[in-house]
Amino acid sequence: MKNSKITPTSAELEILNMLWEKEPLTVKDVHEHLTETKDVGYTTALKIMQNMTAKGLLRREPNGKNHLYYTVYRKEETRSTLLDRFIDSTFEGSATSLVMQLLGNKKTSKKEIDEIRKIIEEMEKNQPE
Amino acid sequence: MKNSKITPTSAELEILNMLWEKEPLTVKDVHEHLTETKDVGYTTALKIMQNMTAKGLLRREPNGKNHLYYTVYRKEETRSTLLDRFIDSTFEGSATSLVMQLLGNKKTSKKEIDEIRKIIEEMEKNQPE
DNA sequence: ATTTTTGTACGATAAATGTCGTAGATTATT
DNA sequence: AATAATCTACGACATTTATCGTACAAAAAT
Repeated sequence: MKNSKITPTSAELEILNMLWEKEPLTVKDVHEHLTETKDVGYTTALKIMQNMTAKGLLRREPNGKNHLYYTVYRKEETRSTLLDRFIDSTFEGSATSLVMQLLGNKKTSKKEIDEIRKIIEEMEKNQPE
Repeated sequence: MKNSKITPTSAELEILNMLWEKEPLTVKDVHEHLTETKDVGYTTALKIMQNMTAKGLLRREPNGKNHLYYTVYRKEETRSTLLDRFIDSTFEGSATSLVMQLLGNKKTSKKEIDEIRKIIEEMEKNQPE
């Protein structure tokens, strides 16, 4: 059950997504990114990142006056864990239901539906049995 | 923004899933279902359902001594809202990323992957352009 | 008509989250 | 060296969630 610890909240995920994109980052970096889209104080960002470090989602290293923050779990691993959990809670464990919902969802663009089809087609080519 | 109110927690979703299956239900019904899988007190189930009613996720009607509980939002509507939110927070808004993750996920069974392919194939037949 | 059972209401509690303010330390500036 | 700027640490606080215990009301059983 190594992954049972991965339980970021949505605020935490926002920070994780930044870090996966370009780690390591300082609190200042993260705070600057965050303020582009919402109004949040520096100490709030700091606190969230401290919480995340305490939970084991991040690790940090001293860097002169400040710290550099690194993720602990890889993106795919984290997303996989969260996806499983989401399917269990929201779709009663059925990935198929999720996909049906997704394809029927008006907010999923036609372009995306096409992309998804292509992915599936590719997969079929690569493992035809 | 009619749907911005739909924010059930996972405990609440478990109850919603029961209700969508067979509504209306009493607190007792729900409690009995819940105790099949976990150890939870009657008043806990009651309180969660009261919270849900206060939030507008459920509505209830007197039924002699007890109450009958009904869902307010349909299953598809709720799941759609939650799926959108999940894609935004966990997959940075990309449904395609989600599907790729899903199909690459070891915990998604081959049987399910096959089912998903069939769904996509059906969709292609029905709207070939 | 008491008593027991059953259900609801209400309040308490503990943990987690997101939000800051303030204080202290370290670095940079003058 | 004194002052200003920058970060971190720490604690406070409100909100939400999940969890019950207890008390009360109504119905059922004796």
